[in-house]
Amino acid sequence: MPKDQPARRPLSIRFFQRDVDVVARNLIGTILLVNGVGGRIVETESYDPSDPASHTFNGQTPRNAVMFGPAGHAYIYRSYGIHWCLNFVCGNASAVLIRALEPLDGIRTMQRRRGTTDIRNLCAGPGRLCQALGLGAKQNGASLYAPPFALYRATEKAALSTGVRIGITKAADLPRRYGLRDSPFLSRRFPVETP
DNA sequence: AGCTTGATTGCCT
DNA sequence: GGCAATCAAGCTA
Repeated sequence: MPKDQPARRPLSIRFFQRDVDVVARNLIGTILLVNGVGGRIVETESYDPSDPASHTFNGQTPRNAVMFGPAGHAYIYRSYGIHWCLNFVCGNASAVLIRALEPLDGIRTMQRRRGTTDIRNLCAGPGRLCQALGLGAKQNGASLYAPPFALYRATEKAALSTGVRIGITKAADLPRRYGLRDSPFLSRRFPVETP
């Protein structure tokens, strides 16, 4: 890490024990590393059991059991039989989907895992992000406060964009997607917001 | 046991 | 913009 970067301070142990939308917004700008590889979170989505799009909407099953567990753990599931998606559990069967990172640390490793040198495409999307960070079924249920995970506070106040979530068909109109405004590392751009 | 669907991505026209 | 890849969860029976 370059010398002129601010010191990295771990997230509070209670960071995830709040309303899931508050967590999703406050995660923007924080730094996520897995075995020292990762970067700044620039895009998230929130899900809770009152939401038809949430995995927990229809009650507990073996797949979603972690999401019913304590806050501060990783819920990782397979998507479309091919990809993995990473969520941070926030308690009460709610969780935040991590959709995109701005790559900072271990860029060579992420380029090798992804098979591309394009920095913008290393972690732009939940499936790409998991591939770049080496995440899969092994880390499902793991604590976010122990290796291989490391999470650090945002170093400055993030300017947020809000919009509808991506790739869902149920409750597709809910504005539960959050992003770092104008970041080049989003999975998709947010529509221009009219004040 | 069989059928449908999906919090995606990459390649095609 | 369209669509195939690829597979397990969850449902119906």
